[in-house]
Amino acid sequence: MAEKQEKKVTPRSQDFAGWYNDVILRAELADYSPVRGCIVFRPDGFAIWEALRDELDRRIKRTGARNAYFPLFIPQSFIAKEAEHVEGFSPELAVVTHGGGKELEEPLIVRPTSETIINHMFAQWIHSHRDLPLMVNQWCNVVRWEMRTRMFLRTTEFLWQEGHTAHATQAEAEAETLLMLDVYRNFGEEILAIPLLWGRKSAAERFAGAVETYTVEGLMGDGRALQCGTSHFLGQNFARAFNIRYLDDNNELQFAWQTSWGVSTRLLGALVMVHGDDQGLRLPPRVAPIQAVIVPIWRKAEERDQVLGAARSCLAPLERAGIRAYLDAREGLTPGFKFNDWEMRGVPVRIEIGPRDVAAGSVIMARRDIASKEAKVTASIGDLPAATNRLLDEIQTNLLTQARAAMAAQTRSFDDYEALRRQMEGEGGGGLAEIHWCEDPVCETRIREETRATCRAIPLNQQGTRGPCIVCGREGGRAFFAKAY
RNA sequence: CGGGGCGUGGCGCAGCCUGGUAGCGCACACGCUUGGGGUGCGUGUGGUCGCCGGUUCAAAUCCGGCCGCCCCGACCA
Repeated sequence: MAEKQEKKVTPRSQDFAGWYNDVILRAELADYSPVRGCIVFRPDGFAIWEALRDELDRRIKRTGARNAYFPLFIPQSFIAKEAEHVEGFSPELAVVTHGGGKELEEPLIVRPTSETIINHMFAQWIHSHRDLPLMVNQWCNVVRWEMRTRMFLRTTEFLWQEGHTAHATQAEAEAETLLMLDVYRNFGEEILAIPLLWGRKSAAERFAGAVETYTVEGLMGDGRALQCGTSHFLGQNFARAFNIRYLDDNNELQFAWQTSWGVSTRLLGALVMVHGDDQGLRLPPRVAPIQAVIVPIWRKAEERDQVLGAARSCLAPLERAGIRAYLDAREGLTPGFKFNDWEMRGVPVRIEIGPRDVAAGSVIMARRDIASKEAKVTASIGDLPAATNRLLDEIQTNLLTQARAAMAAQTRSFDDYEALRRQMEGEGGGGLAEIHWCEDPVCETRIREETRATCRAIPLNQQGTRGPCIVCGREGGRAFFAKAY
């Protein structure tokens, strides 16, 4: 019994943070590194990132942005050029003071984000309204010296995508900001199967240097919110700081209007926390490195050859049908062990094939999104690729449906401050609280200090939804508060 | 940076109080066995006991200092 326990991960309901770490380590998504706060992305974890990245990259390019790459090192003086930006990022900068054995004349900072160096270049590339809009994106690593780190959610170094655009008009830049928010939301729901709340950030939660920050927020399995992507309307703040000016069609100099937007490897943490269960990971098929695994079952040597032969003849048609399939032909491991192993790794579909199935020309299919023993079905070998594709589609849809239901179940409206406070009491999250808020930072601070919930998003669609602020009673719009990661 | 905990094979721990041969489970290697939900048995590999210094005939154990990690708070995608 005691040995049995070691094979399982910490139950999710018992200790969410312990469960989260166990799943990531056991599913081999990531490992700790010798450098504090930094993690290693193992092949299975990185493959998810690649799948996610490739799909998002296509969607970003479809909006007209093009990929580029800017340097890792930024002159220290650049950060200081935008007042709020420097204030926001100074505490968490990694600074390089020496190079080639000599102290540098001007220290270099390791980019925490690339606004400054990209805008420095934009200033040199933009002269005329004909140069606009200018839209670039880069996939890169950034470093922020965080005080407290958690795998994927907050690490000293992380990978992300950051888009930076410059436009001739405010309206155009604002439209771009909202367009990218929409890209993120659709991407999250269609590819990651994560339902997202979207809206505006409060002033306190705004990006350092932005006029307005928009966000997509996910709700994790423990009732805490996670910021899954942001899109910033920068106004002309950076244009003024970096002197990004263009001649308009009246031959007058104008500052450009700008945006920036990004998502990070934090999304891997969201995948774990939204879909995972006590059996381990549950991956949406669209990002699963292996979508279908074939587990052969045999007793005797002659069965082994026969079963493996049949299994191999199943594999090729699956691959031809565009399915990322894998045959687990490892010897010396029982089928039961393999079932649990692949469930831990979150593979959406498992195909079991043994002597009985070979004789019948069929296989057993098990799906990871539903308690598997009950959900096993038989499929004929000839129909396997089509049946697998159908099942993968179903799983993708079902994971989103399940996550939506979980989010809805943890979303409540409050008009009584005491009730809100009770809801947020205790460890773990308290779900999403929809309240009326006057947008006065004083009320926001009080909520944060007394309930530990923060403003996650202010919905963009506000018509006919005004009411008395839950704290002060003055009239305000709707806002979502939650305890967040 | 404040509060708490912990450093002993790859991982999880016991041993420390009361100094004297470094031990257990898992993992790993090999063999047999088993195989439709985490097989069982046997053999074996692997440790400067976080670091530095002190006490002692003798230190994982006692004393002093340092370092690192984890959890809880203040900052954050």
